[in-house]
Amino acid sequence: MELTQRKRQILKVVVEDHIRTAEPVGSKTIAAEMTGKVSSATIRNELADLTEMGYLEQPHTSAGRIPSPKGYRFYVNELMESQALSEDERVRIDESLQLRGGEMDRMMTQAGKALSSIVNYPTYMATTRKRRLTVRRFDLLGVDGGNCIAVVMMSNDRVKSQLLQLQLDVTAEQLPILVNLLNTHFVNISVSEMSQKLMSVAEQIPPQLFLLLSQAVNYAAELLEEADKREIVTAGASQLLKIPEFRDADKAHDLMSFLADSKESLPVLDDGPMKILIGPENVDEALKDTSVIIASYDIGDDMRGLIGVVGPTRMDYATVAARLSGFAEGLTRMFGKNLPPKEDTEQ
Amino acid sequence: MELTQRKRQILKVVVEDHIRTAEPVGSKTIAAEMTGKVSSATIRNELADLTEMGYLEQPHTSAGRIPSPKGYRFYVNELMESQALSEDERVRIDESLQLRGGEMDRMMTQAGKALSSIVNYPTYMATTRKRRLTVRRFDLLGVDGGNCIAVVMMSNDRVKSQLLQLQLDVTAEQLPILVNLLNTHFVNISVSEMSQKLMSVAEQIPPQLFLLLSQAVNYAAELLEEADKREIVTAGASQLLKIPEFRDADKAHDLMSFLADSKESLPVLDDGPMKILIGPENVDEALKDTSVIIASYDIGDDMRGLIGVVGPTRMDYATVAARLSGFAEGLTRMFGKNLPPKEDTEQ
DNA sequence: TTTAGCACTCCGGGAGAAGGAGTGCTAAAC
DNA sequence: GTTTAGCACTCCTTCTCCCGGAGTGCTAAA
Repeated sequence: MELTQRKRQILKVVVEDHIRTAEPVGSKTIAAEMTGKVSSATIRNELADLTEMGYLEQPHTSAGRIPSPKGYRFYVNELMESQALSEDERVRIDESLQLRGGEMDRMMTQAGKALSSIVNYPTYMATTRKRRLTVRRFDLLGVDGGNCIAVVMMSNDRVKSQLLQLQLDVTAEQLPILVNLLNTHFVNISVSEMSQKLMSVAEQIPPQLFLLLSQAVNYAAELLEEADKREIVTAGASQLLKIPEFRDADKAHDLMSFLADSKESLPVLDDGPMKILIGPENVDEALKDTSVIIASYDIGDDMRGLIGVVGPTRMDYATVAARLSGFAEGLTRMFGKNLPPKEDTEQ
Repeated sequence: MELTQRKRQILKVVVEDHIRTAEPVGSKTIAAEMTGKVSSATIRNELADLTEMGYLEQPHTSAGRIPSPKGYRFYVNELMESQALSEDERVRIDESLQLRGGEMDRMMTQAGKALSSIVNYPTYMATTRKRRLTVRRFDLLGVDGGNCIAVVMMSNDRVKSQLLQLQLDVTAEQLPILVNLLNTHFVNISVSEMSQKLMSVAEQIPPQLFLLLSQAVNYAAELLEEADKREIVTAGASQLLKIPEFRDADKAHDLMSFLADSKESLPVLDDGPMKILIGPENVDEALKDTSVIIASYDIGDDMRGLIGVVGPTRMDYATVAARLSGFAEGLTRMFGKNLPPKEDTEQ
């Protein structure tokens, strides 16, 4: 059944009022805020309908109405006016994106904190890789003491290296042979192919060289796996305690430990630029009465980042969504130009 | 003025009872728990003395006594019996130290979480370097497209590398010259000496080579500075909400945002194996009514780690101290053997 | 010096009571 | 047929009052 225009307007007022005040909304308040002139009695009739249809709830008989998850969903889908960012907000976001570079996860934490202070809710950030990484190039550098440095350049132009400790001596002439072997057989293949290949060459070269070879290959495999792992960081959890819904220590505790210890089960965004999950739409029990808004951004051409906001179902969806997508765009911009030597030079 | 034996015993009972129950302790309770038989009236006289001397406080006239910071300090210095770890606890600690390796700060976070779940308070971890790092060895590897990989081995045997993007072509013959230059003039010196040296060689080599040289040196300098920076991570902040003292959302919020955003001003341990800071002994306003216990451990020969526990002044000092030092010893042991290729092979 | 006894203080919890916000229904007005 | 005024009713919240209990400090006796 369709909602009449007036019902829609009433629902909108209820949701927005409740978002603002965190209190149940009464018929009188609604009447005052409605543009079309109707009495509170009329509103009451409509409220009864909306409640029966499941868009609103009543904490107890003589209280006003609060939106149900279904009501919020309808609001988000149909009633919410998508907000433009104010100049102030835009400036604030741009400023907060002046992150100092460095390790990826440190940048993520910084960005998460920044967003958190912009939306006043906890946030989380994750990255996923668009393509599988491979090794593009190996090098081995001899060091005194029979040790050796392995240098691995990956398909995203990142270079990593580690000292390999060998018990045995490998002469200077043997290294180029190994390097050649590595660059012939172990580049541009997956981790599992690597280990197959490793077995197949095992008998073709002397054992002590094979030891070194396998160390180098294993190091590379570790790197690829490490880089492929989804990394999630959360920030701004303490913001929760300022929200009326979470002033109760036990409730806050549950959600905060979830954010700290079960990051992996935070919802993700499979496609599209943004997703909003309202209350029970979340699969995870701990998020059943929170809402989550997720947006994605690009980290160069190679990776995709995901940034989410966790708040009460009584979240200011319009504002948060606007700020979040502004922030995500800012991140895309930032990673587009600021990281040339690292991630975005895939060609 | 010295405390009589009986006063000491009473103080001990008050502190330990209050630690256990979080409630003010009355004279009758004390009398029941004292071994020497005295009446509650006698205890009351003693309590009055102890209060006047500043060891105890009275929330209001007709309440029992709680320890003052001075009282806790006396307890910690003189009365507390240092606990031995039970077999269970020892096993638990050892189990929790089965960290999967990886990046340093990820290990720190894991360890912090583990400790936090052992002591049931928030924790923080930091590292400091015992000696200044320098570069031990440079390498440059040519890549197609006029680019070049810089490989830097530091004095702690860590090897890092990055792709340097050059606009210009550097021929294969020129690289060894540069590498030689780097390994002659830029190893084993401090960052500031590096930039001096860089200026002094500026005119001795062709400009396009100098460009590459300076990129490599700057990369190394960044690495050293990055590695020298004190890194602090906190964990288990949500534990706070289970503590009666922090059930108040505002109090919890203040401390939690402090832990999240002002990590740098958490107290450190300059020497000695352990330090206990009680309430107002903390310089930072946010910690004025919390206590902090800090211990240190070794990360190989080269670095020192610091691990702290933040809790209410009504903390179980004996138990926490025992678990903390057990944990710190465990960390030292772990870093002593588990990280051979990384940090502990300084010779 | 210790202890029993006692009056006193103060907190915490429970019971009303008052106030207020909001509802649902009815009957009249539009 | 919709809308609205009016009104009784419900239920929450807040306040106050009161009481019981825990604990104290003091006094006087052991």
